[in-house]
Amino acid sequence: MTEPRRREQILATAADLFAARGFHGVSVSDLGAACGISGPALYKHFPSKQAVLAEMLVSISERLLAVGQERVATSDGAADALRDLVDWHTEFALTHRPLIIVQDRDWESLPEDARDQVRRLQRAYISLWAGQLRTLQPDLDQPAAHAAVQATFGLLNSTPRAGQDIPDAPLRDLLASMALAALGVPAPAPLG
Amino acid sequence: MTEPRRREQILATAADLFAARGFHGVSVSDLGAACGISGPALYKHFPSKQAVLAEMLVSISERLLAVGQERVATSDGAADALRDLVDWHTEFALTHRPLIIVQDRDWESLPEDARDQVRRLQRAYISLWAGQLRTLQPDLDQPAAHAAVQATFGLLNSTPRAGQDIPDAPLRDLLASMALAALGVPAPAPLG
DNA sequence: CGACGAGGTTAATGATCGTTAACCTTTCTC
DNA sequence: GAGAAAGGTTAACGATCATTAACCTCGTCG
Repeated sequence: MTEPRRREQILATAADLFAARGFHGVSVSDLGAACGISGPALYKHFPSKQAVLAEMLVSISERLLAVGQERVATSDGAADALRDLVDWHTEFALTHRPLIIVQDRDWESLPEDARDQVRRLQRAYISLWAGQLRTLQPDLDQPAAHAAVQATFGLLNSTPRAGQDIPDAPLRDLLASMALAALGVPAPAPLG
Repeated sequence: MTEPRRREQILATAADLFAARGFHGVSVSDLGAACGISGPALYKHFPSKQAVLAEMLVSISERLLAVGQERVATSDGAADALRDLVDWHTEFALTHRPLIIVQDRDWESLPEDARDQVRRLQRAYISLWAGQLRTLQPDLDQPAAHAAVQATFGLLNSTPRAGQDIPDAPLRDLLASMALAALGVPAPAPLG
């Protein structure tokens, strides 16, 4: 029976190593050693080194989109949807810093089919945000809305790479409020 | 006599290629071929492949800082300084998209001394922004101000990677206004 | 004219890397 | 208890890459 633990260990270790040194900066031997096994044993769990990266990036793209769609569905109006999306993305980025770094930096090292898949998922995720943004600000055309959303991702995704000198909770609040200000989302209405 | 043209051609070509495929994704042979020469001829102009990257990243870090300091010196108050800084950084990022991509992505492929130098320059540049931000918003402590500035860089640096579907002028305005909103900088006072 | 240096060339070197081969244990199953 | 399969191991292969060596060809200058 295939033990799923090793696979998950490999994926988690690879996320850390790829984030620290880049996909091309980590050899199969390095990755194996960091998992307590050595080199070619990885091929008992993944067909190639690229496949490790592909599974990593596809799964997080799927998750970002799926939870995002759920948040939008359960929200109350466009402004509220964008607040929920910002909260979700901020929390994810801070909880999974290595994944964010790898997705930003090493996405071009994917095999072509996985790259297309990730691109499709990311476009859908951007469109999810952009749709809400355009109902809030109808003067934005669609390319501008997409660019604004991508810029917001840049803001939110920037701090995993830095932000070591400030605890997570205030950092999350800072990033979320900056993102909402950048998007022009008004402060939440008080209760009642 | 040493012709400086080849050096500059190599640097410019390297910026494009590194941006498109990553530092490790471009071989010395590729880079030479794109310059009309072949492979080892590069070593007549640079001592190593890393040295090409180092000269590229150090010089842009120096330029960002130098012009930034100049803009702050000739500005009128913190809000005005931040508006000038945002304008400068936005224009630079849009005019030199490949350099921004390489600086974001391939920073860790630098040799150690160049990496330290770039780090120092970037820290000074961030502090330049953070100082102005803290006089505008004294409730921010220094780590939070640094994080806010870094997040703003993430916003401004994000769109070189995307933003192909929107012309430069509106993109610049969009990014600049989003950055100012994220930083909490008020709209410029009208004349008189 | 002669030599020299700048800027090319191709061939060779040594290291590293992803991947495969061949083989060995342990464990679960019929 | 035979045997297959899961999950390791080490050794080897082939490709690629950065870098060096050895050599050539000019324009320049003394």
